[in-house]
Amino acid sequence: MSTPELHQAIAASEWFRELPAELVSQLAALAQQRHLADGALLFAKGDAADGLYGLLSGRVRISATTRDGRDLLVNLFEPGDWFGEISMFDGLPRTHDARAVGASELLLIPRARFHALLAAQPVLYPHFMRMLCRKLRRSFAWIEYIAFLPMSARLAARLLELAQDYGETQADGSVLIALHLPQEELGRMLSVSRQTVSKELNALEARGWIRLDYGRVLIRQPEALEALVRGAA
Amino acid sequence: MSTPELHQAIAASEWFRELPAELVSQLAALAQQRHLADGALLFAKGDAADGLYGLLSGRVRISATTRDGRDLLVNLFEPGDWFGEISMFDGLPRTHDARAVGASELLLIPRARFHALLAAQPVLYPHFMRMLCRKLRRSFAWIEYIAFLPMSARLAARLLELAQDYGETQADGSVLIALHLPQEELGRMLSVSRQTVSKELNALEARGWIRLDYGRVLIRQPEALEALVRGAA
DNA sequence: CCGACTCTGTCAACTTGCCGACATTCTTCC
DNA sequence: GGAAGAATGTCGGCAAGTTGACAGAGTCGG
Repeated sequence: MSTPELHQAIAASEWFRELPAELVSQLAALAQQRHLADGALLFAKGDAADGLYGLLSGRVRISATTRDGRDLLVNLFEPGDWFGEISMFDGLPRTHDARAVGASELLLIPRARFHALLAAQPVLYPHFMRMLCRKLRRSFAWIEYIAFLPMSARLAARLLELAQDYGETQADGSVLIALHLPQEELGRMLSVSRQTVSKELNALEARGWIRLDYGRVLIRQPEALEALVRGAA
Repeated sequence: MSTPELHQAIAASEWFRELPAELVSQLAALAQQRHLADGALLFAKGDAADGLYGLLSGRVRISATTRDGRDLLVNLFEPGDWFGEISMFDGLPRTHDARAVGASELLLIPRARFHALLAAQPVLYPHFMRMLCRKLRRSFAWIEYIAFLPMSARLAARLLELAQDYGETQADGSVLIALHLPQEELGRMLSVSRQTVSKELNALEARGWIRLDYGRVLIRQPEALEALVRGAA
């Protein structure tokens, strides 16, 4: 990828779009390009951190795994997303596993270079601070959902989040979650069995709030789901 | 409290002990002192942020609450702890409720002053970054515990954390958790009913791994608890 | 030292969600 | 178009934890 294309890709990302062109250029100059085949492991929990990653194409799946094979789907990154910053800032090992879903192109800003840039441009700090805070707030919300909400409301909340992040509005106003999203995978996001997800999704469809379509979910009445999350049975 | 005492209190805190005396003095100069009566609400989730708080004496209880009165005990701060930084960095409302447990003395570094100091001393940034990262890692660990561990292991994990944070080693090598810690309160940390906590604590005591003593817990065999957390039945 | 209050142990009935099993149904790829 | 594989629907038995109730034990302030 040529330098102007790189610049463009970084400037378009959610993380860096507010930065002055000058800084974006400096970032672009630091980046190395990497390719990952479908299913390839980018890093595992406990690995030493090599740098900050940005996704150009494909998808990266962030998850936690137990020795006995169960796993928790924490995040699914899209092109334009950056990740891996936590280990960059505290110097400690990776917090999760990262694996490519589909062939993927990534940018890597190596650790040492990134720190040099930060030292030279402390303007970047408040920027990254806000990113960390956002992740923290998301974690807190997640914990509260688990602590307070029954499974059905947690599912509704997750569907709304997915619609937010990956939604494509249809002609009739409903929102399609543009992901290959088997119920098994939804279960891994919520720490719930496939069977339970299936039952609950069908209940939601029966009420006309969503529509199911083999590995796809279409949100028809987000207000109804929001009400469910807020606790109105 | 006199200025040198303030300086001393800040320099002794876990957050700021690594800072050069120069910076500690600047922080001390910014701080206002506040008093809270037992049970008083310092701030509530959703409040606009007034500043960064440091605890001099007493205790502050951080929790999330539902409309119907259930609550989740997120954190218990001790003298020397600082908190409330998330809203300082992203400018968004408070994430949790904060309430005094026992009469408490606090330091408040007001928002505007704090930002002025940060702008003048960007050296502080990496410092606070590490704090945020630590909170994030704790949140992740918590989420994983909930997702993967049965209630008994989660209880064991929490007891070990409490021993870490509030433990006092006894003559015989066991560790007393120096908190008034009714089982109800433990339940609120784990989102589990008092009855379940009671049953499980008794099971742990029966195995000789802990000792119960009215609102107190004594850890006798931390290794056994660690094994329980790691999944060895 | 006593009464009020807090904390704890225990039970039974109930609910939620898990797990294994099995039958369908849909998609994909030759 | 026909496997083969992936995804889904559904059931019954089971395990974990909840809720409500009640009794007993411990603590603390007057």
